[in-house]
Amino acid sequence: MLGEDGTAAGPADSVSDLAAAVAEREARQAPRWVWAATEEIYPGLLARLTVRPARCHDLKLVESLLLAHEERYGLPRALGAAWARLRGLPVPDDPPDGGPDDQPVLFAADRQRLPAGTDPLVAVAAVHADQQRRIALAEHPDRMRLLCAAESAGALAAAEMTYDGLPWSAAAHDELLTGMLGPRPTGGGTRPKLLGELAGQIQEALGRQVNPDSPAQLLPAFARVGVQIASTRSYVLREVEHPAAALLLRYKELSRIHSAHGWAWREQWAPAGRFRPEYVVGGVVSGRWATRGGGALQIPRSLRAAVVADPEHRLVVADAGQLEPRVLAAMSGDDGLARAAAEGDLYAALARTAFDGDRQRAKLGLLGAMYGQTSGEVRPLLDVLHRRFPDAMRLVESAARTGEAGGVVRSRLGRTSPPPSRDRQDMTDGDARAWGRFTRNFVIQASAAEWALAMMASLRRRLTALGDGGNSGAGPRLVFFLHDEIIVHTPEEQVQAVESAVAESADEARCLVFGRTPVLFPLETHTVRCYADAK
DNA sequence: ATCGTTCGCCAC
DNA sequence: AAACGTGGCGAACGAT
Repeated sequence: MLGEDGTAAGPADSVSDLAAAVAEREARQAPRWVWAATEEIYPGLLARLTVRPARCHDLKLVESLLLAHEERYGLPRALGAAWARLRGLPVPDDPPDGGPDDQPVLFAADRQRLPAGTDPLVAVAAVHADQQRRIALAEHPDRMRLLCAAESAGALAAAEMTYDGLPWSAAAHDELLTGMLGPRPTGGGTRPKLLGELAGQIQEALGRQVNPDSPAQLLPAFARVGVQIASTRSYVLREVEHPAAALLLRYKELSRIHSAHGWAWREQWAPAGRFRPEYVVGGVVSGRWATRGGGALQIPRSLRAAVVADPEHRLVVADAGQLEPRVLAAMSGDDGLARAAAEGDLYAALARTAFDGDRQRAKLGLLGAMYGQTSGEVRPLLDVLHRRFPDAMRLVESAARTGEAGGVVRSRLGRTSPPPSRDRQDMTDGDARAWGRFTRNFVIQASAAEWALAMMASLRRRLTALGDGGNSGAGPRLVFFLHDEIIVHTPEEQVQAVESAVAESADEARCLVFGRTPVLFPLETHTVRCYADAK
């Protein structure tokens, strides 16, 4: 047990029944559990717990945030490394990242890289105290404290989502696959019927044997029938008149479904009615989550029909519309943009005031400003934005200039961009501009990720209150998270409570991350049996 | 055989 | 039209 200042508030307890001890402490004092790394400790713990912890402090994730903030990006961040830096010992490298099956649980302690003979409890307490001290030294300590709490809460939610899984109907998936590809091939390695037929038709149209998966074979084959193309990318093929092009486009579409999300995929990643990707918290420099396995960042829209709620359950699907431009409006304090962002459809409002009602141009222009686009069509739109929304444009332009000059930028809560991998002197102008586009986008994308993280942490707490508070299967569960979208799987009688919790979480995140702002962060919520119906 | 890179597509 | 940011991943392909 640690006091507010991070020092030990009592002697260490030794417990024989961990689940009972966690449940008892959660009920009595709602502690913030401090541990070396959620991803290594919590997944194994989850199955044994009756009550899920409300809060934690993940030393490894926080170390990462602090090192970047202190412009020491990239130093080892495991507990052992932080401890060694504190004590002036040789700093061990981090173990390579890997999945949970990468190392047996038995050796989990070794992954902290603590020097032999070090008492882990002493190291945890000391590193935690040091991190508290460093948080207080941050540019905005309160924001940094919030970021560390949100990142740690995200780590709890990530492990729980992998544990609970996204409901995935094998029957619905089969129906989709069979409709698109034909019956499942029985022999190993054989193509589904429709793919084989398409491959044959492509060969016929080109008049020779080609592997439709090989651009190197396709380009000369197309040339032989008089079609000169620079690549076999789909946007190139769409402009080609030759019948082989349409067949190849169809082949590519179906082949991708088969190889990336077909029957073999399901056996590996969604074998028992649940899709369980592994989320990598802080896996993207911008603070977005990455995933390992199963391609969870890219479930094709055409397969969403396979995500089906259990009997007497519903999916509450909520997605934050136009999140990034709203973040830009809130961060920059630009009056005009904030007025547009106070409406439900930001782009429409923007179009009304600055683009003669042309919503598409308003959207293109604003996205171009946030991504650093400069080419043709968008150029005049940027000029309009500069004139009408000078404060917003100054924010993104200043972030770009900082990056071009080799500097670092920070998100709203203080997540800090990595330094460029090369010294400014060694960068070409093209490199510098590319890095400027990265830092320009970083401030927006990273701040949007913070809003999403805060929203999810708030929702997780509210959902716990709706359930029995325990770790049984009952009650609403977060089951999916993707950048600006969440899915809650809930018993149908709790749908209304979940919908309210979602709306309250969005508003709480707005207040926590951006304080007083007229900018709205609406969540569009659809309650459905099947993900495909959430549109 | 195994590894790393490139192409190309999917998602936000 | 493809010089606009962040990712994951599978097949082909070239290097070892």
